[in-house]
Amino acid sequence: MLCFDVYSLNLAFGRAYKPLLEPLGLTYPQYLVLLTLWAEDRQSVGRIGAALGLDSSTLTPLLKRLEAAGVLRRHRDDQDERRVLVSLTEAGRVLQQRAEAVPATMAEATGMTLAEMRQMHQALTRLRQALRDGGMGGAGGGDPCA
Amino acid sequence: MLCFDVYSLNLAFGRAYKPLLEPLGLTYPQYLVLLTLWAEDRQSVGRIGAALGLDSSTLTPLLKRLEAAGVLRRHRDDQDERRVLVSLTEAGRVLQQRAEAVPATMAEATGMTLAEMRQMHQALTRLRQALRDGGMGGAGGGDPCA
DNA sequence: CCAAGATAGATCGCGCGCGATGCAATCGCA
DNA sequence: TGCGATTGCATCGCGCGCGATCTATCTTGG
Repeated sequence: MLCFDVYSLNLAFGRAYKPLLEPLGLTYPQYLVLLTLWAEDRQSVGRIGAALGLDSSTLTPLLKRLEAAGVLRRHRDDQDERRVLVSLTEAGRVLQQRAEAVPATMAEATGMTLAEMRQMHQALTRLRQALRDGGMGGAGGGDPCA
Repeated sequence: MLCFDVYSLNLAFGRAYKPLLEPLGLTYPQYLVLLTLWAEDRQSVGRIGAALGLDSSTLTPLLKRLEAAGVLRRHRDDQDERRVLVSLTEAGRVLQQRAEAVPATMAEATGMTLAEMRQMHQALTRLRQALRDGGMGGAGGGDPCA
C-alpha cells in the first residue's frame, strides 16, 4: 500500500501547509516554486520545471498568477528569445522573510528527529529514482500496493 | 525537504501507474476508489471518503464518471435517504480481474524488498498521523522541509 | 544562406482536491 | 409532536498536473 501511503501523506502535507501559507497568499506548489527561486534567482521556466518535475503547461499559469500577485517578474531572455526568465521582485524577497518560520514549524509538526528525517529523505529519494528509472530495479518483493 | 520528497514521489507514483491504468480506462484516484470497493462492496460515499481521506465534493464527480463508465452504480439508501450507496456492477468486478497484476507490477517497479516496504509503510503512516494530529508530536529536529 | 528539425513556452481540455455553500433527510430535545 | 441542529451529499469556483497541440526561436545540414 506504499502508493496509497504516499498519496495520502501528500494530501496530509498539503493540509498541514495550508494554515501556514494561506496568510502569505501562497498555495503549496507556489511555495515550492518560490523556494527554488529563493535558492537561485533568475531561472528559466524549464529549469524550475526540471527542479520540481513539472511541465511548462503547469508552470506557466502558476507563474502568471505569481506575477499578477507581484512577487516575481517574467521576461524573455535576451540571449535566447525562446526562454522566459523568472526573477523575484522586492515583494518576493520580502515574502521570503515572512516565510522564514515555515520550515521549522513543519519540522516540528512531523514529530521526527533530524536523523529520522534524513533517513526517510534517503529512502524516499531512492524510491523516486527507482520509479523514474522505469521500474525493475532491485530485489522486488511481493505485493506492496494493494 | 521531506515535504518535497513526498510531493515529488506522489507525482512519480502517478506517472508509474498511468501506463498500467490507462488500458483499463482508470485514473489513479479512480483506481483507489475501486480498491476500496473491491475490498468491500456497497459502501456509502462518506465511508469511501473516510477511507481515502477525500470529501464528497471530490468523490461525487469521480463516482459519477465511474458510473457513466458502467463500473459501478449509485443509489439512495432505503434506511437513510441522505446516504448514497455505491455498488460494483458486473463490469466493475471484471475490471478487478483485469487489474489483478497491477499491484505486483508496481511492487517490482519500486525495487524494494518486502521488509523495506513494510518498514516504509510504518514510517509513512506514523508521519501521516503526526501531521493529522495537528503537529507537535515528538522530538522535532531542525529544518527538514526547505 | 536557407530549409528541416529541434527546443522553449504557451494554450487547451480534462480530472482531481478542496473550501464554501446549498439542500434534503434525520436526529434530538423540550 | 414540532422545530432547530446535525448529517450526507451535491454544486460551484479555483488551482494544480498533464497529455496534446501550437507558435516562435534557435540550430544544423546541404
